[in-house]
Amino acid sequence: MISIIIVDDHPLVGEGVSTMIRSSGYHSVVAICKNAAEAVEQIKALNPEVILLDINLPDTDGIELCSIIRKFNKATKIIGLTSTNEAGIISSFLANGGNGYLLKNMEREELIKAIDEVMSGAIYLSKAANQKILEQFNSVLDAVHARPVLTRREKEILHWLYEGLTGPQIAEKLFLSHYTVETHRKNLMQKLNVNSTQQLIRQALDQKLLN
Amino acid sequence: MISIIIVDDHPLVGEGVSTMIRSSGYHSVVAICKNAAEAVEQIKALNPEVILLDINLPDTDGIELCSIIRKFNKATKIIGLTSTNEAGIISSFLANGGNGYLLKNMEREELIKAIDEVMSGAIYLSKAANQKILEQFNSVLDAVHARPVLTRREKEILHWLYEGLTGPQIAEKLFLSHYTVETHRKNLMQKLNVNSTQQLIRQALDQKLLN
DNA sequence: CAAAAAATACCTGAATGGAGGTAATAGAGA
DNA sequence: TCTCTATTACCTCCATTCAGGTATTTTTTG
Repeated sequence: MISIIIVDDHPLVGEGVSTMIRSSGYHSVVAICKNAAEAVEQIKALNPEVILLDINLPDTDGIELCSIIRKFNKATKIIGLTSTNEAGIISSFLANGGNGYLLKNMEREELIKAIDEVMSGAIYLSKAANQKILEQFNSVLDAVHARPVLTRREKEILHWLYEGLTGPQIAEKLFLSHYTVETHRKNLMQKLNVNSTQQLIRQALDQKLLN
Repeated sequence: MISIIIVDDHPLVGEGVSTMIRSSGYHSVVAICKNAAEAVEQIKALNPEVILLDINLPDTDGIELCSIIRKFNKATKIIGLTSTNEAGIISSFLANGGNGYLLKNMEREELIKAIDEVMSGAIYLSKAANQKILEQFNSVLDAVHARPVLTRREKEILHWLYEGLTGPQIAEKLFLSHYTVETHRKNLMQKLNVNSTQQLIRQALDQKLLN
């Protein structure tokens, strides 16, 4: 009998998940919490073996809560739950101590399997989460393929912008007029289709244009 | 009968794994490759359902090979194998299209389970790999201790700066005076010891302060 | 060689950023 | 209760950025 706490602010979801688990016969839901504060309290009091944690909570987000739980409890397995399937969230959830990740449109079998998996010490990511990670991988490939061709000088300017130099500082370093530097910056922004230096750096990093 | 290709330069390991799989009865090893070139060739020719991929190969490393395979084959499930258990390798292996990760000192049951898991569409990480990720999490916590503590509002401002919004845009979004936003920005720059927004973003990324 | 691409330089005006402050209010914790 | 921190807000001055241009000189390439 594995003891489980569910953390979700929607009663419907909490009850639904709880019913799924109970019907399996050999797991027991010991509490359903509606927010982070309540969850921390119940977890400390009941010390469950597994926590099913909604990522979108009213007070704190689930990733933060996961990190908070890990500060006082390293043994309990934490499985994230969301309706939307965001690749960025999945990885940061795992980085903050999560053991598994499920979408709310899961089947009962998948939920039970995920619980068994994390209890055995492995990490479980749902099929859909897996799919998302592959999509992310593909979009990286596409981005590399579609990336703009920068001239030598543009790469140089971009590099120094990345290093945090201002236009005039770069001009001085490269023995150019600051007007020239601004022209290159302007062209860079046009090529990467952004309208500020911040976004330019971000895009450049995303598209791996820096060296 | 699931078709499997093993890629490993050590005959002993290749044969050992192969025996483990065959003994399960319902999986079939269709090829054992000793290097990346051979592997690519065999995968294209035999189109296996699962690839067991040694991360330490003589010619290319397994992560690179995984990425190469994904360029022409998105369906085949790829499970990484290593003797050493490096957290950084695990995450970059997954980011490059891997579906699972095992240590070579695994039990036969775990190998079979991992194959079943990835075939069903999930990602499987071994207990030890999981353990490693938790360790990495702990070291992140330690790093958190050493790096500056940002308030909730500061994190929020930092996030939108990272997204490329200007001071006034953030002010509008958060229903604040632009003066307030600039104050937070100023405090952030002081905490991270920099003197421009560019450098602020860089430092924040380096120190993993962005969520 | 001729055309295209890259690099250079210049200008203006409006918006934004950065350094230097000051200060009131709300909330948490000792 | 009192102190400390977080959050909010305000101000000035000057530097920098960004969006519009235009235009000349090199370099590359078909």
